[in-house]
Amino acid sequence: MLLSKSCVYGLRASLYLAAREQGEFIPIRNMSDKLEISFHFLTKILQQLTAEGILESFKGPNGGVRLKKSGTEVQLIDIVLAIDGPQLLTECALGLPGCGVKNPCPLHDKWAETRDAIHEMLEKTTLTELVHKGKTENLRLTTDGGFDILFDN
Amino acid sequence: MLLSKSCVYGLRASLYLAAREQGEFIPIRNMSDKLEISFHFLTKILQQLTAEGILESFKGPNGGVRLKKSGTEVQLIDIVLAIDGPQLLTECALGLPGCGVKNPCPLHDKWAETRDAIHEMLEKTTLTELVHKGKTENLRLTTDGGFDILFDN
DNA sequence: GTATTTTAAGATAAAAGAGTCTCAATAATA
DNA sequence: TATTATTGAGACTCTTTTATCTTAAAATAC
Ligand code: SF4
Ligand code: SF4
Repeated sequence: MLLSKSCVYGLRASLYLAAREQGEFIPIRNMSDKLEISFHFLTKILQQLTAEGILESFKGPNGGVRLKKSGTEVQLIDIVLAIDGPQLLTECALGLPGCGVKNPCPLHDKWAETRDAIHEMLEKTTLTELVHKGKTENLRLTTDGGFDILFDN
Repeated sequence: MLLSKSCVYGLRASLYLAAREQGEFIPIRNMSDKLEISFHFLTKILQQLTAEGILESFKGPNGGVRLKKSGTEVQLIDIVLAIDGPQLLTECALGLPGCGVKNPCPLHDKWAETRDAIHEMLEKTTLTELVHKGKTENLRLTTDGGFDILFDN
């Protein structure tokens, strides 16, 4: 799998937050309910994003988490790096230790191209962009629900 | 990680076999020594490739495994599918159940492009091609050794 | 036919990933 | 101040992946 489960959950939650962006703190419990992700597990993942400065959190009643910057400024790669680390972009197909351009394996050239394609996609895509697409086309962030269901209250 | 460890080992072993291709059976023990992979673990992986018809095996003295077809006819995708299955090419970024074109998530269009790039790379690359590149440029299949070291005896 | 070399198959163990549970810390509110 | 709502942090469990170990089956050679 390209991304870990934690990373996928982090992405989905970030999209959720970007879609609600009014500066309000959203309780993690709301998100875990709506996105059908275990509350405690999601909490841990969002703690990582908070630690990395992608989210900010607030404790107590009316607390929750929100994006620290505008969704237009958050690229998917930011979330992937925060949760899964850089392995996806540094390791590769044959996964030999200490590999890279100076000491490559036979797959390196081809793999490097593919890897760059992944990197570019993650780097050029912002949360806001996906949220806009999701809202106009009523796409889904969860098994059943489209954007309309997720945000109807 | 894109590919499982098993899959990476399977790829490396297949490249090794393609590089020696003279129709001879190569004992798995040789490969596990040369490629620095646990013998028993590699054995299991190669059993999968044998079951999928990519390799053929022969028991007893002078036994071992070899490619069933010529290395020019084996694409990387064959090995990936045999070991990791089709998930890489069917699942995706947000990993929602039952997803696809008819019921996509907001990432689908972008992800589909990237996924196709991966697919195409794996589908268009043959073992022989990589072996040729590895031999002419003395690239490596293992931590230290280039092709020259691997096959000097 | 017996010993030897090899793959096949399955049980077991260790490590990593995914998920759950408990309790502490913080903030609001009554 | 006591209660409640919330995130933070850590211990714990479950599952999957990775790796090892043991025994069986097949083929060869003597
Ligand atoms: S040389 Fe390149 S493709 Fe090969 S293992 Fe290293 S990074 Fe991956
Ligand atoms: S809709 Fe496409 S990108 Fe989204 S989860 Fe499904 S296959 Fe992946």
